[in-house]
Amino acid sequence: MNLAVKAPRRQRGNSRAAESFPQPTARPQPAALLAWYDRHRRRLPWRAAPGKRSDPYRVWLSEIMLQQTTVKAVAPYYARFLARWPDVRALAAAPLDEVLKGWAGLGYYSRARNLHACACAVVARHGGIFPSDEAALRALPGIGGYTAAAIAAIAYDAAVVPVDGNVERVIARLYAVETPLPAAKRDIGQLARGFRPQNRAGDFAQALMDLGATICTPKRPACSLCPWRGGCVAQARGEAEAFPRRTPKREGALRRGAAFVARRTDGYLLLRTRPPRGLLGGMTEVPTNAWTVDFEAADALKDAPRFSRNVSGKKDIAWRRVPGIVRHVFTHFPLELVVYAAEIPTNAQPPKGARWVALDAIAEEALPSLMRKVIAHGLGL
DNA sequence: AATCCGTGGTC
DNA sequence: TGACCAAGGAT
Repeated sequence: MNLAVKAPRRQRGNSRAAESFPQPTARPQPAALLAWYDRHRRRLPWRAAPGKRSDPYRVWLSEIMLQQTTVKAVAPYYARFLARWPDVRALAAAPLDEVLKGWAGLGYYSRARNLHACACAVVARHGGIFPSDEAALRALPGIGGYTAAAIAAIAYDAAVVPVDGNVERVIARLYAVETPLPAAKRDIGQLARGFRPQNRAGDFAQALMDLGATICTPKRPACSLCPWRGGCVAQARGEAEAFPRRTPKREGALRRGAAFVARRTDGYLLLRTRPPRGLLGGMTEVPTNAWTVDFEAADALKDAPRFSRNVSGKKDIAWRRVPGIVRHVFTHFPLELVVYAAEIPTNAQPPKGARWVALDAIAEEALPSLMRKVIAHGLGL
């Protein structure tokens, strides 16, 4: 192997990282955290009983659901998924649409698409067994650096430290890291690696995350209860809450648009499926126009769905503007939709790409929360 | 590197 | 009420 042509190693090793940050007076000990964890570990649906081995499928499923999502929001979804698809082969065998329906309301729908793709890949590439090493996990759809480390540590007890938002906060406070996130991710990851445990790696990983979730919280951290209190620079300064620093993210411009709630007189609703990628990709929606910054309400009806005119004479559909506005906030822009509603004759054929769905059945559709709000508004619920 | 990608809870 | 942000990943 020709080492000479390799690029020089980036100078961000332990030594430099250690010199760059204020050192805690007493270095936090993994044993102290594990002892705290043994007393205060949270009982979570996906967490194995103490001393029991975790099922990699359950660890993976929970970790994907928990990405940018709270424990409380995930719990019912996790229970439903596990009951319906108890192992990776069952999930791989499910139609993607069923997975999207099950995911509806959880958000970040690319996670659901990747979840299904990952299940298929585990079956195809790994014989239905999740790999145990980070690199192989990292190569699977929807599994990034954090999730690969989390699965390796929690399911296989690999000596790695997954760094999620909780761990970033804990580390940033321990060392009073001045670099704001997300630029500080590399440095924080390096510092976290310094805590790589000799044993009980899975417990240590979960302990670190529990610490961030219950003690080292974003607001009003309970420092007096922290097992690592003595080793925390930010707490020693009385500034724990000021970390981690963050660069403010600039907000997206308000977009507006119109949505059309077409109700057939015999109790059907006009729905369609969004394109497979992008915003709300693959999910169900009522017909809408394009959501734009310069939306003109006066032009909204130009984009209303059109029905074949050989039904019910040539009379135009009587769209009525439903009073009020549906507001919704996406990660990168706020949205305001005006809603139009109409009663459509029973024999009207749906426009191309759309379909009639019984009102009784819309609860099982892959409807994102925004569309549930729109439908409720348009139906006067 | 910067953007895109949901939703609901909290204070 | 509105800003913050949660067990991030893909491009």
